Amino acid sequence: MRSNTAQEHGRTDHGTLSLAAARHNTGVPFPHCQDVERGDLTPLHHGVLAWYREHARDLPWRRPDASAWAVLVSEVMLQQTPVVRVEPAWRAWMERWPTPAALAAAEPAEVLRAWDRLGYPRRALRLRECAATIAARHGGVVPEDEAELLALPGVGEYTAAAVRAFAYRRRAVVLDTNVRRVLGRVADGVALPPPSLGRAERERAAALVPEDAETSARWNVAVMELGALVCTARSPRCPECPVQGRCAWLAAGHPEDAHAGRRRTQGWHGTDRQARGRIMAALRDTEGALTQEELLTAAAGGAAPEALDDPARPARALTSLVTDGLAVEVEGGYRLP
DNA sequence: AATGCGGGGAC
DNA sequence: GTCCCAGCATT
Repeated sequence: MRSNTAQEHGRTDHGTLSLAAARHNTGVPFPHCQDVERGDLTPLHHGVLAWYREHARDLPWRRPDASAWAVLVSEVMLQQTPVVRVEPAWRAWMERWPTPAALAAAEPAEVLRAWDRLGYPRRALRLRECAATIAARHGGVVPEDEAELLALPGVGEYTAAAVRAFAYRRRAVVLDTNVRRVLGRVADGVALPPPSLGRAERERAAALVPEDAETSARWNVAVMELGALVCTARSPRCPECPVQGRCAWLAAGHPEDAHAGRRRTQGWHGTDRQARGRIMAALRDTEGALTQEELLTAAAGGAAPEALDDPARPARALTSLVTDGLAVEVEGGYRLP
């Protein structure tokens, strides 16, 4: 398990920063004082960090006793699923499978049932594969190395950085949708970041991450939290923002999103994804197997598949679930793997 | 760079 | 109805 949670390392971002210290980040300005600031912190950093100390949510995976595995599980669940829906599922999950070895030994069907309606159930299978890899190749310890993290199923650039920062308190560039939005507004003066994450944006974010490892970890989570609670996508609460005085977007008068017309909105009703979701829900609620006819009817929302605008959709959804390993064909029908 | 992939809640 | 959410894998 992880021993370096260091949540209580704290206070490195507290207090006032002397200008002399700010200009000399190579030395130790006040070696006798533990509360002394690192030299690379700007008023922007102080504002966000102080705000976080006051307003951070008490989320279970942020507690100092949370294991690296607990952090990794939370990050995978939070990939496109809001915090309020993840929290209860995460608690039940961690109680049932506290370690990678425990999850690796679980039946995929039970994993998918526990995943319930978090969405994108392929993540549940990947997380189980991830657990198996950690158990088999990393001695049951979540790796700290970036390349090793990226090699894990379901772990991409964001999740690898998040585990390194939040579980291992390493300096990492955590760039999720919240951080991108906050930095885009404060620094670039745009309502929302561009659809794709580019090199320039990544380097700009990296330049803002404090040098000190523990402070960098707090900065990452603080900016993320600010984006989640104040600098929200829909109705930002600028009067409550600790850096409203230095926000380029606010100063410019909240200009509209330049990419507004270009963003594609993913439909839901009458889509393959809705049909897949209905099949998965039916399979989760069934111990054994369901017949193909029952599943195709479920995929059509209880109607006859032929009555749909796209009669092939139910069968296409079922086939794709089998391809993804989320359903398996057995005698007389299909069931969870 | 563009797509597909769940599901629910806010507006 | 639309939009958004601690993204990833694949093309």
